[in-house]
Amino acid sequence: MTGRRSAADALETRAAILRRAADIGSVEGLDGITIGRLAADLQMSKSGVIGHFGAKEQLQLATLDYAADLFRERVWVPVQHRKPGLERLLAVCASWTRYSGSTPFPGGCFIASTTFEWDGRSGPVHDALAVVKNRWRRTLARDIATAIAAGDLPADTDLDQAVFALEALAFGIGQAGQLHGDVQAPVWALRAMYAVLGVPVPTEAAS
Amino acid sequence: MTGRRSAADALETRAAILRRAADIGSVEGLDGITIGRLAADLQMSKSGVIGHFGAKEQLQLATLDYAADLFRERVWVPVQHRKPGLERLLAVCASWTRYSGSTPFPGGCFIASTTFEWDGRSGPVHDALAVVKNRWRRTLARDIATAIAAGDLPADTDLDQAVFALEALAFGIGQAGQLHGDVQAPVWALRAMYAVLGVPVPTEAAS
DNA sequence: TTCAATAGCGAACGGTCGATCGGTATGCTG
DNA sequence: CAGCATACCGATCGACCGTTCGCTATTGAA
Repeated sequence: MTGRRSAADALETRAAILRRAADIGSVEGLDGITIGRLAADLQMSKSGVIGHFGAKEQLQLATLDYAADLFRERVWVPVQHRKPGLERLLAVCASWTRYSGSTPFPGGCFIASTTFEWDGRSGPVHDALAVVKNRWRRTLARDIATAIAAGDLPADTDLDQAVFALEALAFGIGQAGQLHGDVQAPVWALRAMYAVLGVPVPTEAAS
Repeated sequence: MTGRRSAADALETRAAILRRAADIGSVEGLDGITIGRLAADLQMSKSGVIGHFGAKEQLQLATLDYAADLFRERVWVPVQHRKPGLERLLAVCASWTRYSGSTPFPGGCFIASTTFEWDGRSGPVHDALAVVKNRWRRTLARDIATAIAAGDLPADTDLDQAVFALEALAFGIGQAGQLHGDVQAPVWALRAMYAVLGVPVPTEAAS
């Protein structure tokens, strides 16, 4: 179709840029990402970097997508096949807290960082972030609703409240670990998730 | 002592700078604060702004202190007089969630934003933030411990886990409200706090 | 083999950043 | 009243920001 100069190479370069951008962004924030710094880190020229995206905002959006894909791949895919309802929900919680305790990014969960960086702003990045997070919230809500219908969760469980609490607890893991050195934060979060859901905590709720 | 040109004026100016800096910082982050923007907003020269602090990092530290004082004043002081233990702890939770739902800053709780902005970095601001947050954590832990000793909380309550969960839930309020429009987030957080503490939720846990 | 498409380079741009001056106006203190 | 400390201004600095441009080298397709 198109792509005269090995399109595979270009995709590889693009992926390398995004990988590095996500690393930087997880620490410095999404607009701590700098084209000049990316170029220096990757031994490229600035124009070579931004050429793949056109503008910085597009680069930010692409980085967000990249991190969201990685999140889904690490947290959701491994438990996707489980039985919908409480079983899969608890598997997600375990997977999620484990991920948040040791993310592939140096600055902790990229989604969590970006959420708190952009929640108060407006514009394309804010909107894209809301889309990503709403998709995840719906994924969670689906299994919670199924669990309620199956009688595995209390009938008076508030769907939105449960989703909110799970999210807040997972997001708290990164800052607890990075700011206070709480190595056990993932375990604490998982136990708190059980408490919030009204599910008895198994004897060893670690992984 | 010192201060030839009305020291009161200088303090007033300094306070005005910090107030504006905290507003900006709550939305754009602590290093979204810009000396030039502060100068423009306050109709001052850049040198007039930075002259009060010497360097940008000092301004950031001062802004953090300013916000921490305000937090303590709004969240802690109103409930400080309550009976130590579970009673005051629950009062703090109510006060805290209410504050997080409608902070004096346009971008939500300043401490929460700054926490997620700086948790992965290092340096003076990171350290100062850790100090501020540890002080608050100790305040919470004190009442939790008292409540346990009094038999008002389960004897097997994990102190650090409880503190972690309260903090995570409170921090989640801002992003839920600002990113997803969840007006009820403060109520959800408060109910989840009760669940995590193992305390029965009162009929109407709102305020 | 020729040619068009393109990944990436290197230099330049206007703008803003934080920081540093000398200068001015103010007001307390002796 | 004289003198000095100081709050603030205006100009300027070098560094870096994102973006644009012309160019080269490489490549697959014709």
